[in-house]
Amino acid sequence: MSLITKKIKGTEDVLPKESFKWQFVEKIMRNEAENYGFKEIRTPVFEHTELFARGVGQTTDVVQKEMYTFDTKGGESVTLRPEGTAGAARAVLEHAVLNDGLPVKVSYFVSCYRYEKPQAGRLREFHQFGLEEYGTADPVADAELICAAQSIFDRLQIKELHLEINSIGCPKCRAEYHKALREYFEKYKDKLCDTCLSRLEKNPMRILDCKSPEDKKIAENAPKVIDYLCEDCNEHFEKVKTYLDGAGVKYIVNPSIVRGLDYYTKTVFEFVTDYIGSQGTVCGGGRYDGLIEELGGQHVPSLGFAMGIERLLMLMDNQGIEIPKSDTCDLYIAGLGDKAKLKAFELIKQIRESGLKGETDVVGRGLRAQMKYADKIGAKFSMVLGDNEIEESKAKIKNMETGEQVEISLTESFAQEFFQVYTQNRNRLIAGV
RNA sequence: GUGGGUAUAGCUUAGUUGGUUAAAGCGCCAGUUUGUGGCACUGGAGACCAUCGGUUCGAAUCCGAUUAUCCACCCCA
Repeated sequence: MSLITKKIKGTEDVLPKESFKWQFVEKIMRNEAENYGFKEIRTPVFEHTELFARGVGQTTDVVQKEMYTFDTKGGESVTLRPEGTAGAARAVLEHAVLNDGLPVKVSYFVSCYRYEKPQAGRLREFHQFGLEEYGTADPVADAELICAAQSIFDRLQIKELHLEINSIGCPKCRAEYHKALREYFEKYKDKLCDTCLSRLEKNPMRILDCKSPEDKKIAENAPKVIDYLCEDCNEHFEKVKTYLDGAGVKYIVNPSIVRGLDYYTKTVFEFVTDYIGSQGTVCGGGRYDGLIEELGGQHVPSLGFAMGIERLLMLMDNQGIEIPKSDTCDLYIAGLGDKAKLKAFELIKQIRESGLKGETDVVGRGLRAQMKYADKIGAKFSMVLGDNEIEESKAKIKNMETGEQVEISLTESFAQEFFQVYTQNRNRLIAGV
C-alpha cells in the first residue's frame, strides 16, 4: 500500500461504525466530572519542550526517549504533549486561575504522543481523560478524586478493575527511603537484572515493580515505603484510607506502586485489570504537591489522575460490555419519481428543523432499494412518497419495527404530525405496551 | 531500543506433497415484473496472494531480504 493511504505507526482511526463508543464514554466522563465539580480546560497539543522536561521530570523515560520534539521555523523547541498534567498546570499558572479561589478543579480530554514501540494497549497517539485539582493538601481531596474515577468506571459497568494505592511520601521522607533501599539492594548487586542495576542509581524505587521473578523475590524483603513515611505523610495516607473506607471504595495497598513521573508525592494509585494484556493500568494518578512550585508558582498542593481511553474501550470490549448505539434515523422518506423526490427533500428538511433525524434518498435508488436502506440504517419510521400521496396530500407513516401504519397529512404541519406519531410510539415503548 | 509470531478480496478464513482462469462465508451493489424493509433466491463488483529478489519448465505454496502489523520486555494511560 502506498504511503498516502497508510496511517502512521502507532496511530488509530476511529471509524464511523465505532465512534459512538467514544462519544458514549466521553459523555459519561464529562458528566461525572461535572457532578464532582470539575470544569473542562482545553490546552494546545504542543508546548515548549522545557515545560515537559521540568514538569514530567528530566530523568523519566517519557522525557528522555519518548517525546515528539522538533524545532519550529522560528528555532524554538516544541513538543507534542506526552501527557495532560503539565499543560493544564501551565495554563492554570499562566492565567492565574488559582486567584479565582481554591480549589481549582479541571477536567480534560486530550490526545497524547509518545514515541514508543506499539503493542496491546500502547499507542504512539493515545487519548486520556483526566482530572486535576489544585490548592488542597487535605486527604479528603485524594479520596474524592479516587471516588470520581471509581464512579466513572461504575457507570461504565466495568468489572474486575482493581484499585491499588500507595504513598511514596514527600521529598523528605523519600530521600531517607531511597537511602535505605540502596543499602538493601547493594547487597544483591550481583543478582539483580541489568535494568535494575541502572535503576539502583537513578530511581531505586522502580526495582520494586520489576517483573523478573528473581528480582521480585529479592524485592519482597526490601524496606517498605510505608515504614519510612514521615509522621505527616503517614497521617495523610491513613486519612485517605479512612475516607475511602467511608465512601465504600474498595482498594488494596500495594507498596510496589511507584509511578514513573517525577512529580508525584504522597498518594499514588492505579486502576489495574488483567483483561487487556500486559499494559493493564487503565487509570493512574496521585498527588503532586511540588509540581506548581517546580513550574515557578507558589507552593500549591495538587493532585490528579488520567485514564487511557483506548485501554478503557479495550477493557469494555473484552468484558463484553454493550455500549448503546445512538439512534441514526427517526424517519426515512422514500421518494418515487422526480416530483415526489423534490417533495421528500422538502419534507425531510422540516423533520430536521424540528430536531429529529431524517433521511431521504440521495443516490437515486428504486423504492425497494430505498426501503432496504431505511432498514439498514435502523430508521424507526419510513414513509413512501409518490404521485398518489402528493395528489391527496396524505401519506402513511410506517413503524419499521411493528409494520403498523398511520396516515398523516403533507401540509405545513407535517413535522408536527410526525412528531406526534413519534412521541406516541415512544411513550408506548416506555410504558411497555 | 531488545526479542518472538503473522502477512491471501472491506472483514473472517480455505488453498491439500509447488501444476492452468486463487475459493468460501459475511459485508457491499443490483435484481426476483405491476408502489414498501427484515427472510429466501439469483447475479455482480472486489485480490497483480505485503514488497523485492532467488530456486524451478512452473511459486500464494520453497529460500532470502525488506516493509507492515501483532505480542512480550522496557516504560506507562
